[in-house]
Amino acid sequence: MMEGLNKVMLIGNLGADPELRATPGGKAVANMRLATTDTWTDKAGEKRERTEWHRIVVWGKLAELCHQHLTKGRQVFVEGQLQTREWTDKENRKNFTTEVIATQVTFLGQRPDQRSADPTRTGSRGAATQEPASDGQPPPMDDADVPF
Amino acid sequence: MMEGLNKVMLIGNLGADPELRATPGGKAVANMRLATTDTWTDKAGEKRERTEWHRIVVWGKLAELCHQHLTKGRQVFVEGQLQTREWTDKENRKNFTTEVIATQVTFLGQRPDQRSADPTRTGSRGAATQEPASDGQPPPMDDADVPF
Amino acid sequence: MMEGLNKVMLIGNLGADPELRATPGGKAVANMRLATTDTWTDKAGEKRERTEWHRIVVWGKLAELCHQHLTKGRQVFVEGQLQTREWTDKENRKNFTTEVIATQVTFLGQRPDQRSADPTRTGSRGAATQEPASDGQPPPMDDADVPF
Amino acid sequence: MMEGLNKVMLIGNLGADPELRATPGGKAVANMRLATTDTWTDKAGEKRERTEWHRIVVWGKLAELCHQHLTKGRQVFVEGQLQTREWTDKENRKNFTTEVIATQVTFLGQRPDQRSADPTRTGSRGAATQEPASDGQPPPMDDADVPF
DNA sequence: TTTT
DNA sequence: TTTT
Repeated sequence: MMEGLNKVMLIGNLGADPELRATPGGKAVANMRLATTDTWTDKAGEKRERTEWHRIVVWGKLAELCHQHLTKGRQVFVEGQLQTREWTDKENRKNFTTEVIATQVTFLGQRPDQRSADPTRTGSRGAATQEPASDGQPPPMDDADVPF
Repeated sequence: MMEGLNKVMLIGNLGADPELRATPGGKAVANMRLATTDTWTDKAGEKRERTEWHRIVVWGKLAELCHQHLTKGRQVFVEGQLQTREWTDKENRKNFTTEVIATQVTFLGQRPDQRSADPTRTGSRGAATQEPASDGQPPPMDDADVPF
Repeated sequence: MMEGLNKVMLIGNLGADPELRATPGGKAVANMRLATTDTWTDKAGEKRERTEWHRIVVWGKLAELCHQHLTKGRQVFVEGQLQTREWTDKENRKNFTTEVIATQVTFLGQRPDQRSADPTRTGSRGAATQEPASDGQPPPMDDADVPF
Repeated sequence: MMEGLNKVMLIGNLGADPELRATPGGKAVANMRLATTDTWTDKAGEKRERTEWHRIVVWGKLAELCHQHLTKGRQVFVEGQLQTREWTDKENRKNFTTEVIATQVTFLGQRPDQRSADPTRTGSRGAATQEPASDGQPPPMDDADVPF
């Protein structure tokens, strides 16, 4: 019996191809950037639009499936939960990053285009790094973050 | 017809009484901290528990209702959408804070205890401030953030 | 402040073009049949699949938009609430039909095919009927069902 | 990767204590009736209220937990999926009943009152029956309905 | 900083 | 048949 509810549901488009890594302990993890667009008519009758960008984290077999089948621009449905990580940047300052840990990813719309055979596009890296975050980006997740 | 979906649903307990402010333009806005607790049994058969803290923002009449009826510890259901704000701290560094903009708040469980007549507990402050954020806290929202 | 939560979220494909009618009082209402498909691997390692059919009801301007833009086979996201109607059939027996009253409909995937200029495909019928249900179908909704 | 989405989320009160049975094959299954109440202000400014009743089905260990801890009147959150069953009544007529197959049930609010020691209140019945439905009620689920 |  |  769960104690609470922490549920996120998103439909949007990927801002880039998923990035697949492995934790030092060997768990697959994929990161995706997802844009959701909200459109409405304001009081002045003007059409308005706002895009929100979300950081999606996918673990395990689902991460591999996302890397195999999803590409930039693809429309997806994501179900998951919110998680905020604290990390320390190069200036030794605390930063907080909120991510959606996905438990379900559904590919929407048409079959994806065939994956290009781009040799620079690699999946699980041989050496997933945990070096201090640079340029204001949150560091990759590691085995302490594995949720299972 | 909406273009995407950006939906959050939470059930948890308030970490503190809601804080009610007014934007310079006079819009009521309440901030609440909500804890959702996840419990599960890990592979070793151990009971595990994780608490996640969420920043909830409520606008308008709903903000006032939350301030009137909700107190620290109260269990609530929140429905809303994710929004990430960028802000600049005292050292002129960019920070990002993700919040849940609530569209529905449901009071769960028993009626709240009678509100204490604590004279220090005030609602809409006479002077909502917009000074640069201090001590790593995101600044209050202002009229540019009003979603209606 | 809402008292409870009654929320349905579906992603599936339309089994037929939406049917648009008007209530006797002139409100637009569209009916759609939506299939959601669930796939999983059973204990024996077999791929299993189950399709569930849902009755979707859409009111007002959204009903007209659905009729204009959606066609059989189209993938959609539906958000709404459950409602069970009681109706009496020709043998004077009570029947119950559960429908999803949609508050949001999102068109997923590719732009719809151009609507065929089929002259038999008509929208709001001149004469929306309320005659007793025949052949086991629930009767059309009427103005008593208008939710606004 | 799921093909679609079929999600229901409800917050309401139980109309009666959960009824626990076992299928002929020995699976625990609980049935609950849940009321969700919707309140709104209509165009004339009148307070309006509508209550919707839902049929909840819970399987396995979660069914047993619900039977142990939930009683009439208790407020709960239910997450699950819609399923419509077809069944034949005594007059050999087809009937359809839509149920919510719960995957999560959260007990909301205060701890439940201590369970009364009513000796007539029994849990899993020694003999779960499958006789043809009487008085317009859908028949109990059986092993063909077990979702796992 | 909540709650069980 | 629940609850506020």
